[in-house]
Amino acid sequence: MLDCQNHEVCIESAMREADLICQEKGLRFTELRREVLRLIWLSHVPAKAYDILDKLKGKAWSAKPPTVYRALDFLQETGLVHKLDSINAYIGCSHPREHNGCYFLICTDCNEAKECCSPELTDAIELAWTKNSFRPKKVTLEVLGQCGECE
Amino acid sequence: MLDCQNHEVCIESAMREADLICQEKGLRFTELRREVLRLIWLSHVPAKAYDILDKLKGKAWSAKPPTVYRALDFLQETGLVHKLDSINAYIGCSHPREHNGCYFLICTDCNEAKECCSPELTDAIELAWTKNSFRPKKVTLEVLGQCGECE
DNA sequence: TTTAAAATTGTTATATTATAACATTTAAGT
DNA sequence: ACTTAAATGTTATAATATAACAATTTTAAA
Ligand SMILES: [Zn+2]
Ligand SMILES: [Zn+2]
Ligand SMILES: [Zn+2]
Ligand SMILES: [Zn+2]
Repeated sequence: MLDCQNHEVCIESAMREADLICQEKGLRFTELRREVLRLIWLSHVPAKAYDILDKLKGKAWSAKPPTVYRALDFLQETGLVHKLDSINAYIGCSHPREHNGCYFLICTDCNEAKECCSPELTDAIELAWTKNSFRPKKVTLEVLGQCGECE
Repeated sequence: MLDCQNHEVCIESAMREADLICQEKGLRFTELRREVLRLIWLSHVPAKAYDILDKLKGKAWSAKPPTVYRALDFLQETGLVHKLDSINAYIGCSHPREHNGCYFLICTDCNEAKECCSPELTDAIELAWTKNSFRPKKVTLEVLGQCGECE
């Protein structure tokens, strides 16, 4: 599905961005939060909370569910990670500085997910809710289907 | 949020439509499925599976989780009910014959949800996935926020 | 109209996802 | 150093959903 040639590059740049963003915002990017973000970035397949938990257990941490969910909460609040409600899984944000009007294509064959942006889409959605005099707080837009490489 | 003057009318017309659709499609709209749909239609606030379960228990049925989830599966397959992934709740489809390119506005104050359609939105989404050579199977589009009547 | 097959429902158990509540430790500011 | 706030540890439990198999009901064939 993805235009990812060298995934090490994805991971490294995501972690570097996260460092900078937390530093700028004065947030504490602890070892635990850092490791959870890294585990999520291990692939472009959205990670399940309890899989992250299992991987953490293999390391130094005495990890239990709250350990993971707290880190996930922090990462979501900071915009570094998104939850995909249609599959109950978590994926790293591919552009955490300018996330806005994004949606997700999720392949049910290879399980990879891709974060996309479309200004037309954002406009159409905005038009829709102003017509309904609705004040949006959170938009969930996820498309399940088959990606181009899984035919 | 809604333009619902007399909710009895909503319920009656939804049930009648469901009857017709199941008849046309040769599907068995059993008492159980019928009752679950009616319970969902009791309000415009999406229903939680275990709340439906509790209400069923008050009636003739020896209801257990599979009882409800099976009925919900049937109703979703038939297009009579939608699951809202962002809140894990179920709502009756307001136009089950022509459901297509719909999205949901969900008020976090009054908890009501409204099913809307927007051709521009549908077009924008279609454009987006063809650009990504993606074959969509299911679109989830839900907006959490505050409705016009809850300010 | 019996009988076989299929669909539906009943029942028990368990899997999956997530949070509450309180104790302990670590980091930051004074 | 002392105080406070934030983060993490720990135990328990809540909330959501499915697996597996048995019993019943409906449909359809023989
Ligand atoms: Zn990559
Ligand atoms: Zn993003
Ligand atoms: Zn109504
Ligand atoms: Zn609908």
